[in-house]
Amino acid sequence: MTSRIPDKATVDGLEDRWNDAWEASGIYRFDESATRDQVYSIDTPPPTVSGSLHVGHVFSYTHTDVIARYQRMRGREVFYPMGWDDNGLPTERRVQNYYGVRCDPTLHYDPDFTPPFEGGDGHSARAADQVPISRRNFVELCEELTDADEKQFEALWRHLGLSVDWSRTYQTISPSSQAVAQQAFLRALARGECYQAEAPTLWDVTFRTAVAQAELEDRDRPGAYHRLAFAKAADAAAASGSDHPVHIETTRPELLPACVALVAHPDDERYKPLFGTSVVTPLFDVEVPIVAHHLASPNKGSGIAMICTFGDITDVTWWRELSLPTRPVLGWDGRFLAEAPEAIASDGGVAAYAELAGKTVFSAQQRIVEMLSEAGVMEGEPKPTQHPVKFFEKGDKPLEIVTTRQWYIKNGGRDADLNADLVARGAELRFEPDFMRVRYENWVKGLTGDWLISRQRFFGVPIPVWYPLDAEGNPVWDAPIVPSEASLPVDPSAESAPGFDESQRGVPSGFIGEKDIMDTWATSSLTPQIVCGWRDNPDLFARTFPMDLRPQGQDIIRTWLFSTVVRSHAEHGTLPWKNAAISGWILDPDRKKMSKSKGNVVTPMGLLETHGSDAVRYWAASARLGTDAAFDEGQMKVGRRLAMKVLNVSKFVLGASGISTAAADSLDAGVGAAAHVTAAPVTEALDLAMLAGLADVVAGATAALDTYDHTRALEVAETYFWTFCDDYVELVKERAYDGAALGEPIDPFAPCSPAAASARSALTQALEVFLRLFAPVLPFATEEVWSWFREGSVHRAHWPSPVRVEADPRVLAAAGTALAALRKVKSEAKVSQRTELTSVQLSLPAGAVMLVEAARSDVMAAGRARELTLVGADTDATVAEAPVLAL
RNA sequence: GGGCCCUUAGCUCAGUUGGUUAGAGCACUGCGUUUACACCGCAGGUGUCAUCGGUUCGAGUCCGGUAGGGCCCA
Repeated sequence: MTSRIPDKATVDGLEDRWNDAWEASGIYRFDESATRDQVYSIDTPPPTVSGSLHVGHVFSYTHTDVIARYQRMRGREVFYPMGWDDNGLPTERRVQNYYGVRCDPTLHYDPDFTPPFEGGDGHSARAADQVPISRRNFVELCEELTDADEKQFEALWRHLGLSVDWSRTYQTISPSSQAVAQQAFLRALARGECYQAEAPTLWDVTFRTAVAQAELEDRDRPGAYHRLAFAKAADAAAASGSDHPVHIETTRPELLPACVALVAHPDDERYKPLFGTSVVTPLFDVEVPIVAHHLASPNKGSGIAMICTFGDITDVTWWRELSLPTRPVLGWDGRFLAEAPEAIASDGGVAAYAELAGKTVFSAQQRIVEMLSEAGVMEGEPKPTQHPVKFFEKGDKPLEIVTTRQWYIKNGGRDADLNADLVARGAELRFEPDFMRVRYENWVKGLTGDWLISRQRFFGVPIPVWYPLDAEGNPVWDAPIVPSEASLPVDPSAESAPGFDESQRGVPSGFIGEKDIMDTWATSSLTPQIVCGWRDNPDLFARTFPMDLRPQGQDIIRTWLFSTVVRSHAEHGTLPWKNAAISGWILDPDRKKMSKSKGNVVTPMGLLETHGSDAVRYWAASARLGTDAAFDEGQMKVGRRLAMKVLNVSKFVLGASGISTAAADSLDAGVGAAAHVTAAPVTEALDLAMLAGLADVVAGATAALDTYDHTRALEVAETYFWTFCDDYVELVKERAYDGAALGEPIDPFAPCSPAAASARSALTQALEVFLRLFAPVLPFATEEVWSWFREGSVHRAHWPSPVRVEADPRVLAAAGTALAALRKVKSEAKVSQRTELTSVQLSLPAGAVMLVEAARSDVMAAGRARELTLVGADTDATVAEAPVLAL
């Protein structure tokens, strides 16, 4: 009974209490009967569960939740699911380290398998120490660990107060997500947007998988130029009138056996006579032509370079455009192939290659440099240099290029029309902030190839096709067998192709299943389709798609945002959402991006427990979208103080208005008292001024939130709230008490003076408005107070609308200034603020006199002045003249 | 090499279409146990708006250059 409004307010412990209550009442559950125009749907980023959540996640997810809560209070039915990205390589790595295992798809399933250990601390166990297990065992461990991780993530998000509909969580690896990913793949295949090709592919030798353009990053690596001499063939000697060798400089001498040509710029006078003639590779004795191409750089090294199969992507360009042969030397494991390319035929060449076979790139380079030196065909010492090398963003070794059969989705990288369409889609999307749009445009316009989606990995969505085998048992790659949509999801490595049975797997005239899985992004690019029920709930889909909001980080505009646009454009001919809200980074005090590798991350749960969720949310909400923010615990303390202030001033308002007295009996009584109190007319000038000012604040905050400017909305509300607490409440306190003695409970229904009734009504009305204004940012403190005297949840209450009040809001500001002047006198005299002033003369700007006059009695009461004289003066500072202090 | 963003008080940041004397919070100092709040209140000082030049009656704001920081792409 009496515990409804605590004697001593605290923000501690509100999280658990209200999360339990919200779960029980289901206030965040989506109403599937809402029509599309009533719905606000949010495509929440599914965090990678194999990673850990950090402060940056708390930051950006809070931004989304503030938007969700605001839209909900505006009366929109908010569709706000949460997903987990458990699909893909990061999970595989975590499982390998956590359990000390690795996947070997040639092994059979062991139903009794127990991993060698659990809880590896993330240090990468050496591959040799990892126990090989079957794919099915491996996938089971992946599922087990992600389940546990997802529970922790959900607990953190709930503690933070995300108003997610927790009955709608999804996993990117779940059967239904797999079915969506496979169905979208099959439809793209049928439309011709999806195809397979045998092509040079960027290849990570550690993970033994292909990687896509979006997953690349350049890293500067030390290397060295090796100057090699190529002897001229007879035609070259004749054409140049000299038999001096041709020198090239290369950072990759180990690829010499893969050399197919030398190339120089067509305008390069030094080499013009040699175009069309031949030279012979040192050590390997292979005759290769000298060709011309504009991408050869005359300023680099000697101006002539060797083209290999394949040293970098320029080699691929030359190979393609100049129709050069292929001489692959590197295998999928990053080691030199056992067999030399056919072109190497001489005894010396074959012997030289044998020295390299089986070696890694690193040791092959060491060996070949020795051999080149011994043969006297390397001039001088290698010249050290620093050069950009392409890496898989999650990889530790430079990417190699190998020729493999892979699946691609058309994304405008090879098709100017599609590219233009996707640029146009980007232009339709509202980016918040707008300048983030250029990241999209730069990326789309800079694409150089289609989207490679196949991965040679294990934990992911299988590519849903099989291939027939011809009479000799060779796969017919270009006649893939596809499943029916109804049968999805399928796993072609475990299920037979339609029209075949398992006995025909791998035998001539039978079939084989595609082994590859899809890249993670090929599934997460479909989150709108997954959450909105594209495949299995057309009714829901019609009510939620295209979605309203995609919140995300700026780093994945080129991946997640773009690929989602690609899929939606292809499948639906629309954007997947109307707005994209891009959050910034969290920077540590050294202005560096916070990241795990730098060891400067703080665990989110610890932060929430230390400061309270409302406080941490306040910090996050204080930063605008798109702007990097400092990790600032000071700002969290400010938020905590604000939440405390909300609790305390509410206690005052409810106490002074008598609502507390009634609420002690029952919530219903409190609700009734509140209705009675606020029904009283607001008549006093100061009260009307406060409400008029509040109406302006409501209008300002609403306008700001409508343009995704939650920072401004918070600032506007917060500033006025402090004015309310520090000035207004102090000014009306005496009047509101209406002579009640210290500690005397106020009866809200007892007769009181109209002036007191006006104050109580205004205080209570304002409190309700402030609670609603703060609810999106401080969901726990505001809900706590709401529960003291209102039914239901503040989070389902209507967002306030500005109530037109015929009053001059400047009265409050002027009265506050006058009060500050009186306080200053006492502060400077070093006496208590309760000290009475017998008579005060206050100088004010002429225009302010009338305003203060309107609140004269309140100013006198709050300042404890027995007599007050207001004087208009030129000085705009308000100064107390001749104050007389009485003890 | 191309692009985007940033530089305002010791710190973190506002500053709207150019318009009086550039603001807030934190931190700091002093005072004050006032019937909501000591997780508190009141009062107080704080600036070469990175820099150079231009447009303008007037520039933190618009334009150009330079320096520094961050990020994306090659």
